Amino acid sequence: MLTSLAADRDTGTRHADRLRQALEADIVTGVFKPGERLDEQRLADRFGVSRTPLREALAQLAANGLVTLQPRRGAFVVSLTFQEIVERFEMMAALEGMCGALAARRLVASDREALLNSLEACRREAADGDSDSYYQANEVFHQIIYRAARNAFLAEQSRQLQARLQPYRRLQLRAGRRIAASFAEHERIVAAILAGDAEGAERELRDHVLIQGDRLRDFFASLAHAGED
Amino acid sequence: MLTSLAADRDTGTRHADRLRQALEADIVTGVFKPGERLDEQRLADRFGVSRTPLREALAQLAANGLVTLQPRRGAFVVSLTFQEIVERFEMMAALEGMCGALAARRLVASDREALLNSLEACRREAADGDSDSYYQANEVFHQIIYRAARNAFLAEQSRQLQARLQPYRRLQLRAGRRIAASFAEHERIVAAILAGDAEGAERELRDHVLIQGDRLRDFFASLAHAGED
DNA sequence: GTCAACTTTTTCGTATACAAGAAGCTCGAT
DNA sequence: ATCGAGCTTCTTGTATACGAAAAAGTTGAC
Repeated sequence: MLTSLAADRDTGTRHADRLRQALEADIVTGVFKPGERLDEQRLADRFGVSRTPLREALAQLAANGLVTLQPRRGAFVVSLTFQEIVERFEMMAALEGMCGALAARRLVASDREALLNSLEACRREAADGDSDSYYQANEVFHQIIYRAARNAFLAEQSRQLQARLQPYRRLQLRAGRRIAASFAEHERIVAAILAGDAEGAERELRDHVLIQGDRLRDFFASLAHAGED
Repeated sequence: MLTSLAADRDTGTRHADRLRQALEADIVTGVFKPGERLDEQRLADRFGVSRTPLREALAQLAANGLVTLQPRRGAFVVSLTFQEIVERFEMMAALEGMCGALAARRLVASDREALLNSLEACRREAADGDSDSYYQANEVFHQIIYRAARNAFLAEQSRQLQARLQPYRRLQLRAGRRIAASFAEHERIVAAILAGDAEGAERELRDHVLIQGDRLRDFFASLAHAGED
């Protein structure tokens, strides 16, 4: 059901595309860790294909910024510096804000309904206090906003960047306090969109994302000082 | 000098990367027209390589949205519908606006100098009235703003999208009146950035891009009605 | 002349082969 | 014991080979 929101063109009978999707999933979900080397032959064996289509899949992932290809050295899962993560959160905040502003202006009945349903799902998961299921409900909530912006390109770019930040974002929501705060922000976001308040929706969504960035900054800062005393 | 602004990591001794750059340039500059089929063997012969690295280059271009790979049919230069072009201009306007807002907040001395120099270059080319050289000066001007935002990821995304819209944008600036108007907008943009007026810079840049989108809409509308009477 | 079924040709997708560079290892010198 | 030169092994980058699907061309019926 999530994939139906994504704008991945069905690429038919090409191993390279199937491999790209599988590798992307493994990178995004953290099966392959940042910095890890991806051995072509080993992966080809694992998927039961030769190196040729696998290399094409790696080329696509490199173009998408998920892996880096070091000449004569191989493919590595991209490992972002703190600065690079901050830059991407800054971009993500702007994209989400833009989605919110457009959604507020263009909301159609079906998106309005989906948005309200998703908010209720978030409310339930937040009450349960299970961070994993809230994380999933949260993801659906944002995907609905991407779609409600009625700009397929913007939605696809947002989805891609969101996926790329997923490993880093996952570090943060664990704290129970954050879930309640996140849901309160969701409520304000929905209120602004339903009211047609484009600027309000933009601001709420931007801040909603930036707060995650700030929390990540704190997380990194605590890492940097770990073991000092 | 333009390439020094772009954040293309040096990819060393890989045919696939060289091919990707060459093909991207040919697509962006219109050597290969939208919808055109790209024959693998013919291109491989032209570049003096085999199909293997060429296919990897095509895979990268497909991941970047410059070509589409139709299974068992081949690679085609992406042909955007009017709706898709509008969506990309909408995104471009937001990205440029964001660059402007960040540049206004973060302007450093070297960027300030580059911005002023570029504005003067635009003034000269606008006075000359040569649309091609103004087009080039305009491109440099925008690249400087991307860089002044001090967010390398945002700058790279803006540069990529700008390149992708280049074939469509080129249709518009020919009209002499537009050059003068464009330069006047540049002056207001620079004034806002120098004044540290983030909201003003964002608004001016957003409108600056959206005007191009509007003009494109007019252009398409005139095409649709061509030959009616 | 048009259309459909069949044949031929072209071109894609993948596997395999091989050359060249990088990583790892042995072994001797300090 | 540590370090570096030379050798070995492994891996990448590219070319080539081949089966299969699509496109193009041909033939025949109506």
